[in-house]
Amino acid sequence: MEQFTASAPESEAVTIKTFAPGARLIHQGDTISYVYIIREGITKCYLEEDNGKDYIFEFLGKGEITGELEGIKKEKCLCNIEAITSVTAYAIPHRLFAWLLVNNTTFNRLLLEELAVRIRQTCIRTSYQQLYPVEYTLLRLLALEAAQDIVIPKKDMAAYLGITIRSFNRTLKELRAKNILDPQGLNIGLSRKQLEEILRRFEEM
Amino acid sequence: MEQFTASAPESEAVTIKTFAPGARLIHQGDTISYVYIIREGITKCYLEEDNGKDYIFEFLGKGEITGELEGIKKEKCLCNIEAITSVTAYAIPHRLFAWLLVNNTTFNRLLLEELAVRIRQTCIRTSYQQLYPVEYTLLRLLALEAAQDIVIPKKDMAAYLGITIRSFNRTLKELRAKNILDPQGLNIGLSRKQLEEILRRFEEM
DNA sequence: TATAAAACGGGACATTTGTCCTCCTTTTCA
DNA sequence: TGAAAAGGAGGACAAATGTCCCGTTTTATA
Repeated sequence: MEQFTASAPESEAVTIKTFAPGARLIHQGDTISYVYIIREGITKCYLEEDNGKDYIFEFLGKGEITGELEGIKKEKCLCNIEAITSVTAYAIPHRLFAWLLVNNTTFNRLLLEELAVRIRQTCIRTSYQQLYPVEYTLLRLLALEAAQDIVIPKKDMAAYLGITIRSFNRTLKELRAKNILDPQGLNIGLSRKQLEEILRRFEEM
Repeated sequence: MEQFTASAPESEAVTIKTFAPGARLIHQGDTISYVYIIREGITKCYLEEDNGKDYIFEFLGKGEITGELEGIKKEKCLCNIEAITSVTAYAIPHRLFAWLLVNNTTFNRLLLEELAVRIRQTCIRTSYQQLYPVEYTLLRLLALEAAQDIVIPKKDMAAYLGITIRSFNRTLKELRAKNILDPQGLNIGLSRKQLEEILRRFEEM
């Protein structure tokens, strides 16, 4: 972080903020004045619809940025960012963010790439969530969870997959019946190779 | 367009390309060397999954950019861009695109805002597609189509909504039975006010 | 214009997902 | 420690969506 702010106007300092699990970094609809970069912990980025249901777009972890859309265009916050684990984050004042964007080529470049990556990932994910059965998308999520060594509550996983907890549990049970998951837990009871083989099978039919 | 390229190295010229309906501006998986800005016409941006199904993310029209993700990060094309109507587009060579990004603050800014808007819209759309019934999402799509005065083939609308044509037709029939759609066509047989009232009702329950 | 081919719409049934409710476990607090 | 409350799992049924197929309409072509 320091590499970027060294040459910035001194008045606008980057601070570090801490959030307990369940606390919100950003409230949907608010006008905020910081862009955050996660230093430690996991957050969920979700939209609350008028019918009370939530949809989680993504889980943001170390090094990921949030509030940048609102930093680029002065609009109200699109979604909620809530700490799942305990979270610390760099809080970059809007004016500094805008300054960096214009004056620091490296920062500008990093942000562009971050946005590009995010669009790519979102596209890929929404596509397979629409076109493949839940068993497949659930497996991919569990694999991701295991790979990143994080723990996501069941209800959040369901909200991420866009299904109810009932459906989520049902699918877990089916995967257990097929010996793809551990009998009790949420762990994948297969080697990396076996898992890939199973995912591939889904993709082909 | 000319405003940006005036000061650029001469060797890299922007050209205008024409595409007949059904022609592809970009092939998924290819390595391309142009970024396109649509000058006229409508395209669909879609991903073909290994199981043969398509998912359409968005319809791109006048003024919208494509191939920019691949221009920012040197990766293979994420998705297909196919002309629905007859299309003309500015073709910007990659090197010129990269040059503009670094040397033209206005261009850089425009691109950032475009990406930000796109992420916002994608988030909003995926969310309501996951959380509201098909009747609602279909109505929103038809309203969009009418507002922009464009015609999108049924199969493309279904692919955009992530449902089969069978479901699409079924939903149309239901909307007609409720006198929300014209008896034969795809037109919304209601005033703007009435439509908003109906959408609102969906959003509340 | 006649005929074959392709595209379209919708019926019938299968599968998937959601809703509601009940039972059981875990937590909380007096 | 015991009772009440809260949370989680899953059965039973309802609703939504997909698959398969057939009959009709439209398009293409000789």
